[in-house]
Amino acid sequence: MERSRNMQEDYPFGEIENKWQNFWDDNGDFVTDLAAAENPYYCLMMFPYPSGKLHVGHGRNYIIGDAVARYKKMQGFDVLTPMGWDAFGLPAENAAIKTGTPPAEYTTANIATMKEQLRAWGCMYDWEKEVTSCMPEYYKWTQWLFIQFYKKGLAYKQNSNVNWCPSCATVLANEQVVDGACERCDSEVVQKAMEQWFFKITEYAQRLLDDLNKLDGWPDRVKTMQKNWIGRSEGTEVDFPVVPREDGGKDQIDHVTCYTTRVDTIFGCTYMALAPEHPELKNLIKGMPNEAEILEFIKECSKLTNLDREADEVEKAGLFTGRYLINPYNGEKIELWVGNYVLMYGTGAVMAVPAHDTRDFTFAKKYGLPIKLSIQNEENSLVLEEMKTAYTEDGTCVDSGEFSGMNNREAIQKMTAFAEEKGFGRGTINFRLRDWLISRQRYWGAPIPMVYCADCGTVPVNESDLPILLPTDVEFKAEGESPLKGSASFMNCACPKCGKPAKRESDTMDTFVDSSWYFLRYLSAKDDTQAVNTEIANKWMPVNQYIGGIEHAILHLLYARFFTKVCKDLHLIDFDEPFAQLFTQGMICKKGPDGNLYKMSKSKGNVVSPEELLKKYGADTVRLYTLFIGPPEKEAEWQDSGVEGAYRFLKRIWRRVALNLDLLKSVEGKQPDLVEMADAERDLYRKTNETIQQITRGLDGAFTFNTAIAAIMELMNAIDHLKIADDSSDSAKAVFRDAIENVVLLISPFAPHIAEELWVELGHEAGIMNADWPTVNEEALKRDEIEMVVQVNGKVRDKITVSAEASNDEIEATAKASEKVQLWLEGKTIRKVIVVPGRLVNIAVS
RNA sequence: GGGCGAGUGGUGAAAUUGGUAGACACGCGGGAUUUAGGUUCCCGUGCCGAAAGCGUAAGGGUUCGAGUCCCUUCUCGCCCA
Repeated sequence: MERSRNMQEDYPFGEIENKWQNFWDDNGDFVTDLAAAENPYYCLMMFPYPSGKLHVGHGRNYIIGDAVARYKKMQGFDVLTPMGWDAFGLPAENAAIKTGTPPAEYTTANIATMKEQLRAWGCMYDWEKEVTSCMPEYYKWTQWLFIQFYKKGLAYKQNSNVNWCPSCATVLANEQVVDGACERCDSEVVQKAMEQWFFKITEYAQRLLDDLNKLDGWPDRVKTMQKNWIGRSEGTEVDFPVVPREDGGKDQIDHVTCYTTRVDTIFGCTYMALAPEHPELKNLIKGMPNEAEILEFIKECSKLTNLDREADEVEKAGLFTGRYLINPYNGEKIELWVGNYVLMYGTGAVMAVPAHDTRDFTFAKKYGLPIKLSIQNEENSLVLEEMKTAYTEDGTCVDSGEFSGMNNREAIQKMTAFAEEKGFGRGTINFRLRDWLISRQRYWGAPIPMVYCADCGTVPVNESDLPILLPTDVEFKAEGESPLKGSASFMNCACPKCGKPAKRESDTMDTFVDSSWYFLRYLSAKDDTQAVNTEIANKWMPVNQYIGGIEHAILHLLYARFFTKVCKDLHLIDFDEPFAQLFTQGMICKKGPDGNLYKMSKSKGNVVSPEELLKKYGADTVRLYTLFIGPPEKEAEWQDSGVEGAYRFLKRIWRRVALNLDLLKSVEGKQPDLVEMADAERDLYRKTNETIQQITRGLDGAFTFNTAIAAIMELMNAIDHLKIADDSSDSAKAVFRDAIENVVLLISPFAPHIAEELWVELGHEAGIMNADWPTVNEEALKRDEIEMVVQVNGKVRDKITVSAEASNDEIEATAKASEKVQLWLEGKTIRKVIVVPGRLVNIAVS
């Protein structure tokens, strides 16, 4: 084949990638005019923590996002793709402790590196909207929002038992404790009593639950996880009167309240168990014979985490307190116990029904406590003496006074109403969700803008004094006190109310606070007069497409939803859900040195750095492989050999254009004409349009990048099938050119650099992202003849070709006429013939 | 223990949602080009075979027809306990 003089045959990825990245920057193709945009599309990727360097596993998020942004841009949307940095956090501070590098310096350097990496990947952003959560311009407004929360009563300080990570030397939110260990460093989390700041997320629990129903564009998996996390349960609180002490001593309370979701079983209640931390426990046992023993037991329990205590492996243990209560439903006297399996959530007391609760059953058997049946199953076959486990299913109430014979679900309603009427109980709704603990005893976070004054108490900083800047005269040490406490310049201030000397709050905010509203700040990134520009936010939000890792299904996404709702209530915005569509991509894994598959991470020693790959194959290859590796929502295993395949394919496209450039140019402007086409040309033309249709459908519904790329590969195979040469007809050349142009357009969101270069080589204006996404020519899809499969008893026996307009009868006749089919029909009786037009004929014989 | 999801060639995976299982790619085998290696280009590649047959974790069911729907069992993953 002839080689074109002005285009080299080898795919010069390095050269063209550099060239087009500069072009996109210079042209400002990704800078969006928020006010002027008519057709807004907000494409958001979770902003990264600037940890140092990105590996190819991280890349998946940005590559998917960039592909979506470019695709939507070609469809005519005004696409906003901002990027920023979740820049507060422990690693920077730990680095400071280790090396002495100030966190700000460390963070800035990492940001520069990662920004360069993103650019080298061809991921382009509207950097004019960049936000960095550790910069005063940003955290000023994080602090401002804190004050608004405080004024609304949504931020409060309380002494409570908190999760403490000894290694990170800070408290953790419930959400940051995974299997009893610190999410970040895996150290065992211990309980510690401290004064802490909380956000009252529980006040929004019901709305956070209800509005999940609005999120049609979210994966069910994530919605289920959030639902479970919020954990709404309806139940009943029942007051059990305390039987007075035999010694005539006085108690401070006359009843113990417990919470249950199964009040229908209360006639089977044979004892009550209190949590070791129950606030009244110590009073109730004062002076009792085994007081010392119980106090020792309480001490032992406090060493265990809540998780240990709930786990099946830990032996259920408890002690009788010597005290008794009265079951208000039947007047029975029951024993009061303390049990290690009872947690100080809610009332911290559980009524124990051994017959109908697994844990109570085990406990009762162990300590020889009585068991009473109060629910009977449908077959009426439950016999107490024969029960090996608790019966926890539904059934009919028995031995339950006036409620006997009632369906147990109905009894829950009736018995709750009864308690309310008599005044010893009430229906309540409980949530598993706890308030969000946001205090951190660390330096590298947004200072909580509060002041403690001897006269005025706890006072918020004046908004005009924001931001409260992080001091630089601090010493970084890994101890349980905020480094801020050591900075006199920071700690000493004047009370905002009375002006007298006062002390600042030394805690900083959980970094999840920063990331709970960054998507709003992108929309007014440079506005130093307000946190959120209401008009712009209402125009651009909710985010059309949010893309990030599944690991944020609960934490970040729940907090962001909470913040959005509060911002709405503060009249900053008009919407109450931040993300219309959510896509959670799977993690990239790779075999570690031990041969096992792990998610790519430094600690497992299985990271693949992009630098080498970019040098060897270029960004387009890495992008194409990342998208081709498998369904994007699933985990995928990185295989170096797969990269070769992507590279080979791009080289092939390049060569097809380079070797045929003159031929392609000779028909520039000539549209393919169905009338002129020979059969082979028509086949390719149809394939081109089928490919457009398939890819467009795929990208609109889900993110089926892997099959989209496979479809482009198929189209390339079809292109090569039409052996084009200089002496081919103009019609053939036009079809060829049309197919090639569509390959270039279709691949441009995935491999934008090569697409830009080839687009220009084909004679178009630079800037393929501003070209129109191809549309389908319906005429091209039509077929004169269709190939159909003929089955006999469900087994494929032959293929027939029939006219596209053929009737079912004609198809059936053609099928029966097939020689191969007749061999299988011989000597048989045809029972039934099924014709599925366009697909197959199935002849059932016997 | 409960909930959800998954299990398809040597490998990553497709399958218009009940209609030709294995598209596309990796790997592998064969051939051509090349001094050679690499590149590139053809051809082959689920299993067993001469054919018939068998094949989507295992077993059963519905159907003309099941990877897809239903039931039972096993394994793995995630979330909640």
